[in-house]
Amino acid sequence: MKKSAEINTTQVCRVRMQAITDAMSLLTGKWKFHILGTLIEGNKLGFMDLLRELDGIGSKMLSKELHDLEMNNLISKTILNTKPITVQYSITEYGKTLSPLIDALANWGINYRKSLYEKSELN
Amino acid sequence: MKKSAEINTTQVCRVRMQAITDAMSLLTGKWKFHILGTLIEGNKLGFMDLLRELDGIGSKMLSKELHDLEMNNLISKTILNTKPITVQYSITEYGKTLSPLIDALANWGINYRKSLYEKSELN
DNA sequence: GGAAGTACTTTCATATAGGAAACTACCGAG
DNA sequence: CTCGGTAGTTTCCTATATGAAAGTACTTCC
Repeated sequence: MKKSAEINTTQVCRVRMQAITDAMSLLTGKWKFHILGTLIEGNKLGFMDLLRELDGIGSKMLSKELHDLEMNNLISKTILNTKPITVQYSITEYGKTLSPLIDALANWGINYRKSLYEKSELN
Repeated sequence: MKKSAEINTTQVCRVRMQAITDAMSLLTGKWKFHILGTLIEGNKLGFMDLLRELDGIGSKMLSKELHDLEMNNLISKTILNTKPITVQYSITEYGKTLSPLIDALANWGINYRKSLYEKSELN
């Protein structure tokens, strides 16, 4: 006789759903995790560094994603008045709180690929 | 003098990058985490149940996403020959391995919202 | 036999994401 | 004064994602 939602109407679940939506709104797109991961590994990188590290990204995408991440306080940008002006992007303390999540995602992906490989070995 | 990538050329980083790409290819979209999360909470749900639980989703999207998730062995579908034919979707054992990731995402989202709230309280 | 329920699919339309290529602007080396 | 490097922006285009609404097919309840 259930004609309406039963599970996700509990307060706990609604909060969780909202939280997932929130988190995803900051992290969607093809490149955000890659950018964050790269900045966690290599502290302080310039625009051109990132362009080289992130295989396949274009300058427009990179520029846009860096803005988004900066707006959300996940990365920070420092402009240095060096001879040819340079810029340093780095992860913020708050951005570092994503480390476990990125690790979890990467590890899951590694195991996923492993499981596909094992499946194909059965032939 | 670095004119080429330095960080992501290490084997470890390339594997990580690939892993993130792999994982995301299965999990992108507005609804996949919500569907998986709902199926983890409420074991065995019908199509209409999910349509009610997932506030805002349309039947086309739900149908497509369920197919995708089933193709990737993250959920399973059982057709019951009940009076009006019913269907049961449930999470697979493999799908359950995403639980920690979904929890991490949800918890990060909860803290994110909390941090926004704290910021706005400073006014 | 009409309403309502299960489980989708189809059609049409729009929004957003993503990419290639060219362009700007500034600087130093040779 | 041209080449190459830094750090982007702009334009144009295509692909994918998402959504609303209606349709299909089958069944049971009243």
